[in-house]
Amino acid sequence: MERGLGSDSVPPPGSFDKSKVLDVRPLRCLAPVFPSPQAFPAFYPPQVPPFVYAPAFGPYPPGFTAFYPFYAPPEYQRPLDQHPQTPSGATNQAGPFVPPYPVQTPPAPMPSYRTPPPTMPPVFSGSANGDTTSFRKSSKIHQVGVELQEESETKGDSIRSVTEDGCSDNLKQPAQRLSHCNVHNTDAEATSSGERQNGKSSNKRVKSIQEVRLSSAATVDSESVGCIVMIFDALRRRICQIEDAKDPVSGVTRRADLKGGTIMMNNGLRTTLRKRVGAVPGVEIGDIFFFRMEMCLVGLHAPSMAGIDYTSLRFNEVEEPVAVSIVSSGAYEDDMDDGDVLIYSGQGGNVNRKDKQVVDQKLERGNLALEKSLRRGNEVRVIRGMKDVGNPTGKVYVYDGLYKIYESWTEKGKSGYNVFKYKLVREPGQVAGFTIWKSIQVWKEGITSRHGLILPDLTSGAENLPVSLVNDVDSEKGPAYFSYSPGLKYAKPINSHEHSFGCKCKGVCSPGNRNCSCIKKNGGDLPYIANRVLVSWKPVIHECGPSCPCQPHCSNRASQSGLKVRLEVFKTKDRGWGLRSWDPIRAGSFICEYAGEVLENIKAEEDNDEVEDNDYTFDATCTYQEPADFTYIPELLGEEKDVDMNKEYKTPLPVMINAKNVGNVARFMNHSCSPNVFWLPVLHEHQNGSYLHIAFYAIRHIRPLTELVYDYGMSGVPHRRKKCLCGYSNCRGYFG
DNA sequence: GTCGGCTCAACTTG
DNA sequence: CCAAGTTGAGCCGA
Repeated sequence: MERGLGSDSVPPPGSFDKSKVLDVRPLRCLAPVFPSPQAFPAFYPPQVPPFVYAPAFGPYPPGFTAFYPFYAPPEYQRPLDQHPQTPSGATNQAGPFVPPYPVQTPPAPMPSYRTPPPTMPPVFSGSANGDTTSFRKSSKIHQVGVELQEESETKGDSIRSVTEDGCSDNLKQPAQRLSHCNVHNTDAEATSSGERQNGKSSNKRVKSIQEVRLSSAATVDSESVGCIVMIFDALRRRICQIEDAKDPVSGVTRRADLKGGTIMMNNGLRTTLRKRVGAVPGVEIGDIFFFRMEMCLVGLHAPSMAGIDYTSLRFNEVEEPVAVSIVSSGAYEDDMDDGDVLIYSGQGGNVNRKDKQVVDQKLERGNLALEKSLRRGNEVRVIRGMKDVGNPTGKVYVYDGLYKIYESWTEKGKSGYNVFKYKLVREPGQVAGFTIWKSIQVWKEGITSRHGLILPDLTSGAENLPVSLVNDVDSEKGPAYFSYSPGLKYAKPINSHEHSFGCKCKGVCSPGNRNCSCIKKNGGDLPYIANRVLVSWKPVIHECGPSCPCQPHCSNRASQSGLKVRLEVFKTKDRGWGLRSWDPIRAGSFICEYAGEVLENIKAEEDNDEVEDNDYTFDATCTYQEPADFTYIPELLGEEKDVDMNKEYKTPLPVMINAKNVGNVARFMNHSCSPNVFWLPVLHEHQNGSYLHIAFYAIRHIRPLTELVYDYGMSGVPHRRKKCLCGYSNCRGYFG
């Protein structure tokens, strides 16, 4: 056990070997067979139907009748004066513990229209109080996914490819790689004839009842949405990388998010163009976004800056704006919210003054739309914005589901000017969204509030952040005994056939430095951008090593600075122990490395079944592949690249790492055929050779409390394979 | 009525 | 703290 523990390959400057004993009962870990429910394991839990549209229950002001698509028979309309309290029966109340998603139990029935079979009349499947029988079938009630036609779809130069059944058409060239995604195509022909009855185009942004289109199939699903977000972020990372290299010190703002967003839009890489009232197909409650542009691309919230998204509707010859979504960023001075109730401030009034009211707000634009939505009773999507823990300068946005507006008023803000206020209440019966974040915040403030907590920090301080050990499913008190070590233990560097030399950079390796040998080895680009985010996939990463004079905070040492997200080892329902994060994780983020003891005599170990079968051996001698959609599409930037997604790679140095006795959090990561994490070999440069490490990165944005899983790959040794029960359509059936 | 062009607001970002 | 920068709404005139 002591073998190889003598010297750490990379003495992380300023750190010391704090590896200490984890004192928990020695219980055998389960074999890692990990069924996963669907293609996007926990990023998109399956509980919420992709199309949900709940009707308005009024109130309707005099002179107005219920209007489509907010129609509900009068007997089901809520009386005007009946303002509900915060729904007490909601499943997402804040408390000491909120079940992490994916939530296993289906939510209470929502007042929703569910997609009926094509030839069947639509069925109203639920009601606000969960009574599934209280609504009768009505030919006037249409199915879910009702889409409100937008002006751009009738404009000649606009993107349109949605056919009558809601399907997207062919993909434009750069998007062809995304064969599994539904995106919009700028080159597509005009919409189907049904959209232009009598040769009339719709009025600008004003939707008549006739123009409301039915969508019979949920063709934009969570996979498409996830795909678009991944493509966007990969593009954004690449633009960051390019801009970093151009002029890393100039104060020029770069806004790679906007540049990437523009390219996405110009190439039709978005899931929808339409504004919708209610849920957006493919976007699930709890989904996270790191840029406003991401929400724009998936149709969740169109404005790139404004907090209120709205659209015009026409009925009974009256045109009215209604709000469809809001972003609550807490930026307005008077905002405050509590659980399922949100007090939202109107927009405007802060002309040229950030966060300060300087004039009265006016009842126009978004404010007017919110006012109308109050009268109409339509649902408004709410997105909660907050600081991103992993990136203090950035923000993270969480889609918190559907709310309704119950009150509005004006009041004098702290600056003495009138501000519109809107009281929004979360619709009951939706899966937990923002409340999970609140729970996590409570846990961070007092770890003992975490239900099922066994150990506050199983690393005993060996990591810069604690890693808690939690079991809230059964009585098992912990995984088998092991010693916690944050890093890989090498006795000496492994010699490769080629000599390796570190760089000579002082301070940090500058992205634009063409003379940095470490950057050269990476193909001319620093592989990371800010916050230790990997830009694109590579067969191997060359990081600065012990012989490089650059500082520990050099960007090219991303995998050497320990944990940056708050992790938790937890007992899964049926897959032994697993790993997940309390914090959201951006795509490309370095998560952790695979620590353990390096097995020096690979040949001997390969014949040693005991070593390989202990479930804790990382076999870096097997082949690995590029994960789909992680790397940007080069054509979008006019770059050429030979993309051979199926090519199999081997690590430059054959290494096996045994983490049975000594290891870190990575030993708890389970297998999935549809992973959210991938690994890469990382070489730390040294004069006499290299140290090879295995580093894990996020494939896509990962919501809090989502299990982190990677593809164990195939060892090529049939008798050592284990059956995989993940259940994905692309499941290989076994792994290991 | 439709379209194109222009201006402007906006709970962004770094 | 501030300015670069984008989308989409709104308006106007052809």
